[in-house]
Amino acid sequence: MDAANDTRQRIITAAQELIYTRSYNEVGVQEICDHANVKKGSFYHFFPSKRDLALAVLDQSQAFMHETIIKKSFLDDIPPLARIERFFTTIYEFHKQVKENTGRIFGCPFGNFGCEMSTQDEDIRSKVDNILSTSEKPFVKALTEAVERGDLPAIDTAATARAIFAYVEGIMLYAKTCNDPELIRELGKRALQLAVPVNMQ
Amino acid sequence: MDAANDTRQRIITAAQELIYTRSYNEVGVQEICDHANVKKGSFYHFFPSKRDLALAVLDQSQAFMHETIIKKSFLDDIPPLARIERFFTTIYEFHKQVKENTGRIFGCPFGNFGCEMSTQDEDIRSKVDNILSTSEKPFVKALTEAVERGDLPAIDTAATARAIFAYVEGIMLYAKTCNDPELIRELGKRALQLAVPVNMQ
DNA sequence: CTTGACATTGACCGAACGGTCAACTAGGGT
DNA sequence: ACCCTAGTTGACCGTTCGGTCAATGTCAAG
Repeated sequence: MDAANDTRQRIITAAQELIYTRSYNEVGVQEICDHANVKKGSFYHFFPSKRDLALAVLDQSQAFMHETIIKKSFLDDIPPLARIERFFTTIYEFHKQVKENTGRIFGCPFGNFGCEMSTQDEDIRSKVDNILSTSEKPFVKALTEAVERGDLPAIDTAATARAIFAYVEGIMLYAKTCNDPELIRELGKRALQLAVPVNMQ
Repeated sequence: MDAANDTRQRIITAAQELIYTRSYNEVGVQEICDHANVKKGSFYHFFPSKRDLALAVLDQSQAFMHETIIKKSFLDDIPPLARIERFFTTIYEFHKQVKENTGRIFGCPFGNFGCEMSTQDEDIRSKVDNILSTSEKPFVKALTEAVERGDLPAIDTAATARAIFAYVEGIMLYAKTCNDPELIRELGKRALQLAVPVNMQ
């Protein structure tokens, strides 16, 4: 049971890393197993198929992001809008570090999955869809707090959070394609401009 | 020469459609050839490898976007900022139509390629990078005109155009993952908010 | 000591992958 | 009539793909 969990966990972690740095279709089950020191026969003891592994990887990536990026960024030790700004500096520093270590920007794991798989696998699509929605929540909370404090006028915080997070995804895609972490910092500065009253006709 | 061009063209067009609606790694050379009514042996007479086809597909997709979306959106029959708004309604209507026909949103062909291939193939990455830069130009032009007309204060038009187009990519990724064209319309409304003076500090 | 549930292994499956190649066809220039 | 080039074809290459399975190992509960 212990060793089992460990094997399963090693598979997920290996897959997470390989798929994130390459792509779902570029990485085979065999390679994942090699990387996790597991025989392929064992793989199918824990996962009925490769796509079920993908779903598990998404769960783990979401948990990872929450622990390392969301929690840190949205701590309420600073004003709510400053937390959103801190979110961008956090992901900037994260990807800058990754680039120093690997020479590459790999983008957003959820955006990557969504881009590659949304038209191919409905379960993966809806899981990514759900993760994106969940990811908007800390932004909604921060924006709502900002409105309550009077830092922002009354706005549609849910729609604004969605716009900001869509912008995040666009920034990450740009940073990946240009392989330049500085884009995260530079473009991130403008994120809060997406939070203005709904006038604009 | 005529028939040759035609064969080559059919291959590119078939690949463009298949890769756009699925993904590069999901679509094999054989399937592309079947779709184009070409034998696989012929394929390698025109393309040294599958990735060279990908580069040709990117060229054709860029030309397609320029002819069908950019030209139409950025006609100078209306004020410059209205052209940017028209760009969003154009892509909204395009993808709404695609969804009606196919039930799916397939996102941005360049964003898709960039997401899937940037870490795998440097030539493809830099080609997509270049296409993104080129795509910013009509936005730069419109923004510059808007500044000249006094519709906007003096801003960094290049940086603003980049922010807006990154937002476009994020919107397209969101629309694809949520499979909902309405997101393009709703989120697109806020694009011009990314064009404000650089203060904000 | 036995049983049963879970874990592990390696051999194996058919299909598909990207890519190669020699043979053949077609057509225009000399 | 000849050749040369470009285009076409189908058989074929080794490799990898996702997935299956029966046999074996492990170990804790009864």
